[in-house]
Amino acid sequence: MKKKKVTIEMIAKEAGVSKMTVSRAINNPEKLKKSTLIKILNSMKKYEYKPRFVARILAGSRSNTFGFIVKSNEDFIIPPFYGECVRGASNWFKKQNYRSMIFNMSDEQSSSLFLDYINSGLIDGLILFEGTHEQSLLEALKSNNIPVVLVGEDPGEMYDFYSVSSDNYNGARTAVEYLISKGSREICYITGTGTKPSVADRLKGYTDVMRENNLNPVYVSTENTLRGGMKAVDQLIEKHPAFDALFCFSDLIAIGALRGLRKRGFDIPRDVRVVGFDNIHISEYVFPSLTTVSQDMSLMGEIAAKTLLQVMNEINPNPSEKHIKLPTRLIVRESA
Amino acid sequence: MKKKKVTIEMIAKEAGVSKMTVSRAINNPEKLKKSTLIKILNSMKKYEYKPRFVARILAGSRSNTFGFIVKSNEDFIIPPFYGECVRGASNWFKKQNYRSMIFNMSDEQSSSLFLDYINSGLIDGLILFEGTHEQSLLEALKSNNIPVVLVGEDPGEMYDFYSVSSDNYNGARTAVEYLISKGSREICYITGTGTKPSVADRLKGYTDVMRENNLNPVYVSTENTLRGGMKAVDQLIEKHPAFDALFCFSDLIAIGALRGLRKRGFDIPRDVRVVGFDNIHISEYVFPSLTTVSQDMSLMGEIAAKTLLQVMNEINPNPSEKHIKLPTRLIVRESA
DNA sequence: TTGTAGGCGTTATCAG
DNA sequence: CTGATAACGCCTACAA
Repeated sequence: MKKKKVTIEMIAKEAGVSKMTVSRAINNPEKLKKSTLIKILNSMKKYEYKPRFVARILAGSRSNTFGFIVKSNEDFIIPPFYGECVRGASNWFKKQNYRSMIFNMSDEQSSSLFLDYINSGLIDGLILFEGTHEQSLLEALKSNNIPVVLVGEDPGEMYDFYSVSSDNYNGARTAVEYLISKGSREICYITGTGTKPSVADRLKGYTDVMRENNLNPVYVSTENTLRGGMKAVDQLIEKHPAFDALFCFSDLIAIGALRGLRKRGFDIPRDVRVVGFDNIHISEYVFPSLTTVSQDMSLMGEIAAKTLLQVMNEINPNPSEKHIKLPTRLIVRESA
Repeated sequence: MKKKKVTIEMIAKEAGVSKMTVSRAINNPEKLKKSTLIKILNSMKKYEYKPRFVARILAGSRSNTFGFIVKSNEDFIIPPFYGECVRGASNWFKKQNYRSMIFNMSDEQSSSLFLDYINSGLIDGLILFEGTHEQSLLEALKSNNIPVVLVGEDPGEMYDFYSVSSDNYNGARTAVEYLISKGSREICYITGTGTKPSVADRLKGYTDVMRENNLNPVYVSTENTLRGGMKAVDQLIEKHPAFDALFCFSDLIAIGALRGLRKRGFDIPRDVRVVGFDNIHISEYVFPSLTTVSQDMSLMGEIAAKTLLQVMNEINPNPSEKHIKLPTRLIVRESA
């Protein structure tokens, strides 16, 4: 019952040529006489021939496929921040006729999958998003000579990889300065977890501005999820109940915080102003719509994609562009 | 500079055995003498040997990998509805030591990728989510004998595939009945687009209940996105400005509608009650939090995964279970 | 312009 | 319990 797989050999026979000629018809059609090409094309159509991807890869072809490595959280399989980067990058890849796919490395199984893929040549290069820059992984990739570009974190001199990220320090400064300009004084910060540069930079932006204005920085840290934001409000109320503004490490946290504040009867922005970070798509739809520091995630993705192609082709651009930093922009909406 | 790839042959040589024996050490270790096994394991470790996935596949092994086919929308690469199904399914797969990956079929390139993968044996079976059940795809899969399970839509007798979906008709009924019980009379419906059973069923649930209560059904249709919901409110205000409640095809639409209503100064639920469908994670966090018809997406995913394994192993369960329908549950929150 | 031989890295089959 | 040989389906290199 099962249709037997059509192979290049069958096409060759049917068209009265050798396998090699069929292979050429696929990969270098311009090298064939028109008449032979047409014959072959016809048999291919007739038998609905599809080359087997794995065979080509095993024989040494490039896959022309790139991978995005992301990490799920409890809210989303692909958190919106990643999603918008992925969109930017994959649009660019599409234009160049490359394909791309998303790998999740939240657990063992998924990681083993993409390691297998890389090891097999199924993937030509990787874009690693913020949160997936684990040392062991980076080293493995480096030692296997896999082209990689990092997005969302600037690893500085720590690792020898190209990166694209936002100016987290100044982004945070802008947010806090804005809050101060609106009259807030008791501005607390909900920071993220871990030791990533983005976390450190935004925190520093916040504390610097506070100190420069003789204000007392107060912050709590929480995981980067809706629930994290909600819980952080509880912590904050223990720690410093008098706050009149909240700056949050991410929009996800900010949206969670909105909910936490609402539960306790705060009116936003009247009682508490709230500012997020990222400008994910849904932030425009929540109520009150979120004032936030916008990262141009789509552009980050696109630049990452371009850079990855360069790395792959060993066109290493000048080292000053090794760590690209994009400016951020404050988007003022209803929440502050 | 580049490390040469370690192959099974090198391990064989190093351990003083044949390739076949090494292969056995990987796939059927119990068939080897302990001492040989240990020797082999040691060389594998020493050289950090990783079998090449593509070679195994080409030689005829199963990939033990399943694919999820989803469709992005403008808000999310993987809309929350899918995400929660994927989570349920992949958790189940993990437990059985299968791996899984997500394919996006929003465009040509991405589709070509997963077709290549299937064609090559890189993927053993597929879970197709609502929105990806295109006739041409389904036929291609059927004729290539790929194990498939459909999620989110019940294709009935139209296609010979197993499916798992929710009881959309009764879900919609529950929502509308609830609104009526709360005193709403001018209940409008924002439906989805296309001719999918889920769209038809929910619409029928709505109109049936309205008619049974001598109420006049009024609806507009829109795409399943935040913006879609927002725009639908505009349409509705043209068409039937007197509404006092809104039932929405999805939570995404409902969240968009909340924003649209807010813009025009409606207070929810005082002026307009709003009910969504799906119970995606974020619905609990928006304001007002969304009253919604919950689909157990995680369970749908899990059942789909189990079913897929059965289909693959040709344990076709009794035909009465060919189209599983899960009950829905009304979750009452602030918006209605 | 086209064909031949050989290899990519693994597993199946059948001996031993 | 282990090994030799032949696939798997395509591509590279070299010939013709």
